[in-house]
Amino acid sequence: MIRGIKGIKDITPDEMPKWSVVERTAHALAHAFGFQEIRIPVFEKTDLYVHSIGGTTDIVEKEMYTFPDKAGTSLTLRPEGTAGVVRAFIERGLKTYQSSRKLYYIGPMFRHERPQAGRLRQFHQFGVEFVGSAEPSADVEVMTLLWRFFSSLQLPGLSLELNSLGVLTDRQAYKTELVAFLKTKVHLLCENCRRRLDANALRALDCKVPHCREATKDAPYLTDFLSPSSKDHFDRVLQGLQALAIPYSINPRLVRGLDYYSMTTFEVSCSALGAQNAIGAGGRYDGLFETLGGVPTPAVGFAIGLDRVILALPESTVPAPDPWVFVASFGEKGRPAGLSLLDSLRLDQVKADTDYNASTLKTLLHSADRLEAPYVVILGDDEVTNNQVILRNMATKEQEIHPLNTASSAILAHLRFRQTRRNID
RNA sequence: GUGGGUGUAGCUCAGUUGGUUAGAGCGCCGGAUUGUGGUUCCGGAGGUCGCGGGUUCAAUUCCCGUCACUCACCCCA
Repeated sequence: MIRGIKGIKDITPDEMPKWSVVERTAHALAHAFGFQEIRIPVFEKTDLYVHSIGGTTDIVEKEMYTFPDKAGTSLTLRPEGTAGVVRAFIERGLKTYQSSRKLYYIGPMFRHERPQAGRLRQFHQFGVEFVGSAEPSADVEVMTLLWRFFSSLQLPGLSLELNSLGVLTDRQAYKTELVAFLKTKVHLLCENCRRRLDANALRALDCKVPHCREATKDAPYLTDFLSPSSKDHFDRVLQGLQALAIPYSINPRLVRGLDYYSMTTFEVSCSALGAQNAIGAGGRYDGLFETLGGVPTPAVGFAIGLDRVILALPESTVPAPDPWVFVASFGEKGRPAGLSLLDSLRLDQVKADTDYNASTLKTLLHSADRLEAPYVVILGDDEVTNNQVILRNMATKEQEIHPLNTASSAILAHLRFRQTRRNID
């Protein structure tokens, strides 16, 4: 037997109702906020990711699915969405149409990590990119969409944390101070953090090793090094969130793992989730367009891990399936009459099905029961002779008789009535 | 990449201090019920005990290796 690949899951029909609500909510909210969908390739030239995500990040150093094509070009399965969107944006000249443009995407991403709860090698993200505005309102709008998405799905135990990394010169000034501070504590740091001193000192703040936390407890705060304009931007972002009553907390240690972030960064975690509890995160990336060869363009966005959303999704968020009817037709005359009734129901947009392997009323009802059909149409030779059908409510066992020639519309009315009642309830 | 846990029926799991035909619940199939399902009763099918090697008179059980799954570290969504 050939098995699937480690860390790569099938989404089975049983799980699809959850995915449908989640994806429907993503599309609906993104549209409501004025974002347009974009579909970008699932693989790109490796250089795109190396240059955007950063050569010293874990993603680029050890997590990418990279392979040469037949011409020898190094290609990589996308580990995240922003780089591809920005590449498409520059390459297709999407910026020329408007002063700012808002895009979103939904699709699979790939990272070669050790799988565990909430971490897969192929996972799915819903992401948005608000391109072309440096206004704090853009940051606020993106975070609002993020927060509204989670709350409309009723995810429990959420918290939004944010921080400002400032502009490049802010970070450089801070970095000098931080490295000087860390060097006084170097004997207390873990091996990983010692390496970070040279490569990426900010990441030491994010270290989870307890004695590192202790050692960096009194480290200088990046927020104290923000230039007046960076600080003003951050303050206005906070004010915007307050005005919309979006709860947040400031986490001065929040440092994102991708190199392209600047200014605002944020992360939503979900306490219902276990170790991999980051469910959505993002930030501003004003320098990325320039890095990738475009004109300097401010932008802010987020990515949400949909597989993690599914894990945390409460049962109550998934709507009950639409009512439908099972056609139980049997006998020499009943069977063909049932087939044409099936067809007219379907033409009327009523979900209708049967079981071709069952031929007696008993086995047909048994099938209907296993398929959890709320209604069954009983149509045997006797009914055809009397030009009628029996509509059986499987829960109450009530049966009604309808004329055969108008059966389809009678059933339609019945199901519609039931559906409206359910929506009112 | 590093560590821990677990692999027995389709599913969830017992069990064997090493000993003849390896069990339960659920599910599945048939019958009681030849035009009325989900309840009940009766019967039935289904297992290389992950794979390979070792110890032993004898291994599903003990040992070693290996693979898979899983949780955690790391990292991230």
